[in-house]
Amino acid sequence: MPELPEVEVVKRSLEKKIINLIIKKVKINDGNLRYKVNVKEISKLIGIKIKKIKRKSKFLIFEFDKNFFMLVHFGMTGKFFYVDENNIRFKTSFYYSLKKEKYEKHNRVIFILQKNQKLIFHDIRKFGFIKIYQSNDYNDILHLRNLGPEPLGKNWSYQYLKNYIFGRNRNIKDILMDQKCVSGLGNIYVNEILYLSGVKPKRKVSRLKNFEIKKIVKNTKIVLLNAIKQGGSSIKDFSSDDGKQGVFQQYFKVYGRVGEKCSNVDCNTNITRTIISNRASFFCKSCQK
DNA sequence: AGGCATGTTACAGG
DNA sequence: ACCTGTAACATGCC
Repeated sequence: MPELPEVEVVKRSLEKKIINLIIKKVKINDGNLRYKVNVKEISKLIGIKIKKIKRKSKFLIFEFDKNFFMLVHFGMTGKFFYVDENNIRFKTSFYYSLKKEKYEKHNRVIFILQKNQKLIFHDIRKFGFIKIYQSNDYNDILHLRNLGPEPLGKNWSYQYLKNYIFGRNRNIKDILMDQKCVSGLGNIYVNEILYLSGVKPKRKVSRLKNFEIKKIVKNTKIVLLNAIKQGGSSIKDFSSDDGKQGVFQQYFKVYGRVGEKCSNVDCNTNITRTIISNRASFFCKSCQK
């Protein structure tokens, strides 16, 4: 599911429901995720309270008492379901219309909370992971240590990007996808950002003009904020914890739109699809330089 | 049957 | 040690 907007949507939804609840039990149906779920570590969460949920780039961090925290990454198809007996919204969602066995098949880890509420980690492709730590310093964590600035924070700025690309010779798409440069973007949003900025994905960063660097930074923030507002993008897999899907995909200008007419009214070119670094890239040959 | 998919990282080579 | 590009991971859908 998961670029920054989708993770943020899940975070906002979950924190309304599970803060201050105690974990009663953890059931592992299939712990062979990206990293094998450590049964002993995850069992330490039993009996303690979820204090806070944070998002860092595409990661969710669940904070508990005693400095325990749980780091979650959704990979490509990971998601949470929150259910209790009265969860009308989930029962009217797309997932509930599927055969029960079908969506339950990929329930990998189930956290049973107070009053029989459940938080279910569901992941078809198993590229996601759950790890438990006990620390008060996120810089101890390999996955968080090398992350670049949050794209919605003030450290993601024209001056920062200009400095970052100095002396580098990669294309702008790869740079924006690189979590060490800026953390939280993925293939969908990078395609959209570059279209809005009028820059071809293959452009070498050494050849970017200052005004283009400025546009890229600004459009990053615009695209992400709009996507969050729309509940994220649901291509096929994403839904929030209540099964609700986002609608931002309706507003995609280029992603998945190969062969469709460029949305710029003055342009008659069709959107091109090409592969860059093993990932599909979409752009307008005329509007992006 | 084969190609494709919202992500990360181990590895090889410069 | 840093920079870059490629392949692999697991599963389902067209």
